[in-house]
Amino acid sequence: MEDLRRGPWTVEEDLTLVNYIANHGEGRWNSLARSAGLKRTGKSCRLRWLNYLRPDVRRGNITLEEQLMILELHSRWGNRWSKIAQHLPGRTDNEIKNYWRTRVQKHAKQLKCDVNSKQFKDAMKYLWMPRLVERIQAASASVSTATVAAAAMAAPPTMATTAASNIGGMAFPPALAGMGGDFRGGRVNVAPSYSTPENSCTTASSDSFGAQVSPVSDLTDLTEYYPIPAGDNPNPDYYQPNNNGQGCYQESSLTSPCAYFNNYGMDFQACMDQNNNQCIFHYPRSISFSFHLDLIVSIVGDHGLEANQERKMRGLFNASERGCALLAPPSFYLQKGCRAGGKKLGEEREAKSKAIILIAKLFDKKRMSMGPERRRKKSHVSRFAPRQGFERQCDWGRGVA
DNA sequence: AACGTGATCAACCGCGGAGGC
DNA sequence: AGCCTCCGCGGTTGATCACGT
Repeated sequence: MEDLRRGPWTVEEDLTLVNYIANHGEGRWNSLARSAGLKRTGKSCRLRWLNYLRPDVRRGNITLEEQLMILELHSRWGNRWSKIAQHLPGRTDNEIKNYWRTRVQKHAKQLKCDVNSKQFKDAMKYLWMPRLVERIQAASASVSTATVAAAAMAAPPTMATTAASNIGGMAFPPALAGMGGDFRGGRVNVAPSYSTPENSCTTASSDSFGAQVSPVSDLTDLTEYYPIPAGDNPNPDYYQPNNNGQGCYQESSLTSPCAYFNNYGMDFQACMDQNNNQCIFHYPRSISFSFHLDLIVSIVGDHGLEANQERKMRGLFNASERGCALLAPPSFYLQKGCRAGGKKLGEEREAKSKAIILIAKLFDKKRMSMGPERRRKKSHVSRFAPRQGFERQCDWGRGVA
């Protein structure tokens, strides 16, 4: 028992678990942990797999539709996180629970309401959820034609035609319709301040409440850098670069779950610096190292990526003189159904995976050699902020190292 | 640059149900 | 019926990060 490991999982443990499950399937966690040679409890393996490593885990921030769904389902079922999670494909009970505790409970606290109080539930029902509906509709309207959008916005609420009773696959409770504001259709009418005789939450205006309680989905921030979501990958973090017929992205579309390996510092960005023949790796939080291209090429070559090294390098790192890209973590390539490459998969992808693992380890080793103090000091730039030397982090067309 | 504080989320824990013996 | 193991759930913790001062 004293051999059992605890705490954060290492990359090696992740790979062991992923590979074992790929070969033997999941379930029977205690024996799985033993058979796989993992010094973890079955519980720990199960948790790691279900909440993190499972291929269909949906990462990224909770979308507006999902927020709405969570609020609705929680009002129905309470803290039945796993039951709620069943209705949010790819989301784990842990994630939903965290969302509830960090976001929802925070605002209940701000409003000096108990999260289970009628006041707060009413606030959710009549302010927050309608506000979410409004924003979802606004977002969808923005992608329709300007003419249609303008017409929709010009229509008075009662004239709006598209009922929002089914948003994100969720049937809206009839009780919300016409209570506290008509949120059906493109407009929302809510009282300018939330005040009812039986509650004390009188300080939050509808606007401020909505703005505070339901922050804009951070996916919009991500899409600034990762313009096109991978169509058939369930994980929205797996974005493909612009496939607009330009740059190096014709050849390879290695994609990245950008927050996947944050815990281990393995989520990095690579860019070819053609001036001095360096392959630059950018650590997610502004740490960057340069490895000489020859070193990288030799690693790649050791794993069967032959010939035309530069071309292979661009395929591997999805980088060129015209831009840069994030890499997927090794396990991404190892998992069944990943979208690496897009054209030539199979052995080449396997080779890429192995090379990436080695490079990632090399990279992390170098990072760890910095010592904790320096690592910490280098960790003050936003994860998605543009790096020095790039006009924008992932400006595929123009970013030049 | 240093520090404090709040937010986030992966991972842990305890509990209880299910099933086998 | 009692005991044990496994599994899953919900609650909680603690490390890390972002951000403000």
